[in-house]
This record gives sequence, C-alpha cells and structure tokens, in this order.
Amino acid sequence: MKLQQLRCIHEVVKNGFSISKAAEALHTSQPGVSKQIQLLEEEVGLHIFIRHGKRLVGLSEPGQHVYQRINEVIREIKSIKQVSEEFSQSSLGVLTIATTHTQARYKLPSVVQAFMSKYPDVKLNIHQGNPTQVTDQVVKGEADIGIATESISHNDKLFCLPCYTWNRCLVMPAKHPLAKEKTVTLAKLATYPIITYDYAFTGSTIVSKVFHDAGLTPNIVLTAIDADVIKTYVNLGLGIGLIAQMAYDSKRDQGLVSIDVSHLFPTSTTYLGIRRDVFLRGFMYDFIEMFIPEYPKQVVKKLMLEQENI
Amino acid sequence: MKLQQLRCIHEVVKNGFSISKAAEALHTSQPGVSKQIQLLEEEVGLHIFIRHGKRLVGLSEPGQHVYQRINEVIREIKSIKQVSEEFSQSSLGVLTIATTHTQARYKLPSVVQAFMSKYPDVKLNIHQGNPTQVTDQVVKGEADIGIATESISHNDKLFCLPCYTWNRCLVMPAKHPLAKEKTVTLAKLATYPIITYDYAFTGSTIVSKVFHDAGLTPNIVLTAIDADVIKTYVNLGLGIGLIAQMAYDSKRDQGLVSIDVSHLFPTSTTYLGIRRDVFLRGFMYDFIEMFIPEYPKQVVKKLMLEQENI
DNA sequence: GGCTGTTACGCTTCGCGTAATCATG
DNA sequence: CATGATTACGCGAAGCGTAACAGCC
Repeated sequence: MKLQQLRCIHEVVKNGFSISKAAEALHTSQPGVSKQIQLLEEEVGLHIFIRHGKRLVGLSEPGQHVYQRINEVIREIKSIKQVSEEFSQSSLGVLTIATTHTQARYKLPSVVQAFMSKYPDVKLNIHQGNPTQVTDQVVKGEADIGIATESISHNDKLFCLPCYTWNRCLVMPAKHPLAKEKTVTLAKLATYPIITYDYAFTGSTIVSKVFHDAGLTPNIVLTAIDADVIKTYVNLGLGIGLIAQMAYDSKRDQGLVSIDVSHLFPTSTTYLGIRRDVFLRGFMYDFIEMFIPEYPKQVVKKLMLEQENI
Repeated sequence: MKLQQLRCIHEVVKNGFSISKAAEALHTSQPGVSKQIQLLEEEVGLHIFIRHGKRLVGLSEPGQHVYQRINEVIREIKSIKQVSEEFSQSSLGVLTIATTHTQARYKLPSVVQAFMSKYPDVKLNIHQGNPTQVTDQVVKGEADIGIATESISHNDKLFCLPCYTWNRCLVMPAKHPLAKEKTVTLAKLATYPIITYDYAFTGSTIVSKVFHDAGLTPNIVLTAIDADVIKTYVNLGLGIGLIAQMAYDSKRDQGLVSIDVSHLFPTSTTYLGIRRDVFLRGFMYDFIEMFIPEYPKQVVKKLMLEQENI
C-alpha cells in the first residue's frame, strides 16, 4: 500500500468522484490516478468505488469505511508536515479558521489584523459556514481552529474552550411600531414577521426551542446566513431582524434601532474548538491567546492534558 | 513522503531504536531502513532520532510528535486491511484481546473456546497486563478489545461497555484464625498481613482509597500480578489474600477458605473497551456478544453512534 | 462527438539487496 | 574485534507522462 494511492482516493472523493480533477489537484496525470486506484482496489481485494460504466459515481459500502480511514491518514500526514514546519523554525505556515459569519465579521477582524502583522509569513484562511459546517471542517482537519456557538462543543473529537457569552437583539426600522415598546414579550414577538439566521431553526437550536416551549409559532418570513443580509431586508421593511447582539452597531447601522431581548432567550456561549489529537503550531496557540487573552499557550496545553484522561 | 518510511520509523522505535531489528521485522535490508529514515528526515527537515555517533538512542523532541502521528497512521492502515478482509468474506483474521490475568484465567476461557470453534481461521491473541497496560494497548491499536476494571473507562479514545460487577473476597488457609470470624471489619483486616494485586495500591484505586478514607494503613506484605500467585503465597502462610471473588474456586482451591468482604468495598465494574474510531470486523462484534450476551452487534453499534455526538 | 476513464508503452526514478566501509564500545 | 550504522553500486520494479482507445451522455 502506498501513500500516493490513498491521496488519489482522497482527492477523487473530494472532487466529486472526478479522476481528472483529482489528477489536477495532485499535479499528476489522469491515467496515473486511475492506475493507482486500481492497484489499491486490487490489493485490498474489493471495489472502493461504485462505477456506472467507466464513470465513478460513489463509494461502495466497504469503500466508505476505507475512505474514513484514508481521511484520517491524510490528516495525520498533514500534521507531520506541520510538526516539521514548526521545528524547523520556519515562520511560514498556514492557519485555517472555520467560523460563522457573525464571528468573521464582528469579532475576528481585530484579532486577524494583529495576527497578520505578527506573523506576516503565515497564510491565513477563513472558511465561513454554519455551526455544523464549522464543526465538520475542524473534525476533518480542513480547518485548524473552529469558532462557533453551541453545537461545536457537542463533538467528542474536539477540545473546546468557552470564549464569551452573548445574547440576541431585535433590529428594526426606527419608525417600526415595536420600537416604541418598553419591553418585548415572546408572544408579541411572534405576531411580527421575523428575519433571522437560517440555521437558527434547523435542528433543536435554542431559539426554536424557546418558541416551541412557549407554545408559539414564530412567523419566520425570511432566513439568511449572515446578519448583514438580514439587516438589508429589515431595512426594506420585510420584517424585524433577530440577530446576535454583537452584530448590531448603532453607528454603522443608521436607520435601524435595536431592542435587547436577552430576557427572552438563554445566553449562548461561543466556543473555540480544535481537534484533540492534532499538533498545534506555536502561532496557533498565539492566535488563541489573541482571541481570548485568558488562554495563553500553557493554560490551553494544561486544559487539554487534563481532559485527555479524566 | 512514503508509507514505507513511516513504517520504518515505527518499527525502529518499537524495536528499541535498532535499525537491524526493524529491518528484520519489515522483511527488508538494514541499509534500506537506514536510507528511508534519512530520506524522511531530509524531507521534513529535522532529525527525528537522537544519535550517539551512528547509533540511534532515542526520539528528539520533534521526533516524539512525529512518532505519535506515525503511530496513528500505522493504526489506520491496519484498519484499512481489516475492512478489506471483512468485506472480502474472508473468515481469516486476527483478534487481539488485552486483558488482566483475572479475566484471562477465570472469565474468558469458555468464551475463547466457543469463539475458536466458531471462527477456526481467526488467530486469537491474548495480551496480559495490568489495567493501565490493557488500556494503552487498545489505545495504540495493539489490541482490538480490552477487558479490565475501572481505569479502562477513563479514557476518551475508548468506547466502553460495562460487563458485570464484582467484589472482593479474602482467601486464607482453613486453619487461619480469621476463618472463624463471622464478619470481618476493615480495622481487623488491617491488622493482618495482606497479599494482593500489585496495581491495587498504585494510583488511587478503590481498595487503597477505602483504607485511606478509614484512616487505616493496611499491612501489604506482598503483591503479585495474578491471583494464582497470590494464592500460592497464601498457602505458604505468608498472609491472607485479597482477591476478586471470581478468582476463588472452592473445588480447585482446596485447603483455602474464602470470606466475602463485599460489605467493606464498593463493587467494581469490569468494562470492555474498544477504540471509538476503529473498524470492527464481524467476528469482533460476535466475540463481544459471546462475552456479554446483552450486547449483540446492533446494540453495540447503536450505543457507539449515540456516544459519537452527545 | 465531447467528456471521462482505461489501456499501452517507454522513460525515469526509486526502492532494495549485496558488498564494502566506517564508527563505537 | 565485534556489533551495528552508513556509503556505494547494480538490478528490477514501479510510478508517471504521452498517446491511443473505449464507454457514456
């Protein structure tokens, strides 16, 4: 068994079962990839891919198991390279952060700026997605650090640090009738058309649970992945926005007013998650400390060790 | 980077930093291994091994990190082969059980016998060790299944199933003064010389904790890894044995009497542990069911899935 | 017929084995 | 001087690229 064979399979799956694309990604020829896959399939004695004629269309059942392992192998290999980069004193490197729009837009910019000036040779990637995607990317090793709320802390493979707590607020045009009210109740809120995050009502998230427990059905007229889009539609008068507190800025969001609704919903906690078993480069620890000063390298290391064996 | 290079490093470390031994284990030549290691070290740009002259004597600090990753890679590769063996309908295979002497001697024999007659082509290995070693072997992938008490369930990487509960008993020669007592107290027990398991008093195990909490210091005169050895010395009159209930057999252990002391110690639970992220072959599920009929394949799978994301 | 994967073939490289050399205790 | 690691060298295999061929939509 050769590493190259595993890389081939990995890339083929990643590229939607296209051998040609995989070959390109691997900087090699199409026939080479084809051959390697066949060799591995021959060696393990089973078809990893499902083929329609000559075209690959999916993973066979054993193939799915094999692919899981291969993914882990590729991750570890990447990790080995990180170790080498770290110890060869190289200031070069890559840091990939997976996070939600709210973080990327309102919390990270200052941190990112500081980080980039301290580590000019580190390439910084920010992958955006909903909390589930963020968790996934970190688990798969596609991102080094994930920053998101709630669900990221529900995964065994991840080590999570609570960063800060926050709650929600409403945003609406200044002339909106609700803007004059002193206190908003859940019942009243449910009578207005609401625009909010699209993942807030998929699965059993906090917001949907609160309404459900109160026996109310909110009138969600529109959902979006990020607060900027939500605010845009709020400005158009399509509804009132239910967003994270930190996504409202009275200066920037002229024409909109915000009403705190932290009495209606439990506070949420934003977590930073990393894979437990991954090698962390110095600058990764540093990024964490820049983001949350309470967690310098030594503290993070200690916390991770403590969790390793209960 | 080549798999063979990783295998070389893995074997060299496993064989006490001997390139010659590693070469033998890999069925290849000494120079070949030497070369591959150099190539990898060159590629990652750092020395993985510490050398005294030409002899390898240990892992450098970066080397330790690298070695951890390599270990995982090797494990995954092994796992891929297991997948292939499983799906190619092969009845061939290897099942390695890590367990303590008590299990191996008193609980497993009937299970092993049944397993071997059902799967004559599966090679069965039993690794013996103390609970810590058992846990380690499963974590490292050197064993597929670990069966031990307590500490095995304290590891994040392992999925554990409670098997049964048990407690302790005393064994002593029939003519021993304590044999006439109706009930043994902890205080009285502490006045006699005791022979017990050697790991029962390392770390914060249940037995040592019970004595400590009572403000007593037991008089441990001798410790051994297994109950058979303990009983041998008890027979010689060197002390009374404190062993697991299931390790006493009134027929086999003629000349010894046992006194139940389950009122003095909390019950212990024996767990069966497997790595969460490993591929389990059909016969492995079957072994688990043979050992604990309450856990057939479907139940085990369901429990593992439930634990994956809380 | 355009896209995509497989087969064919030749070149180059790389891994591995043997033998010789070197360092160390 | 004996053990164990490195260097040297030659053979054979394997990976890869180009080109030609074959199945689908």
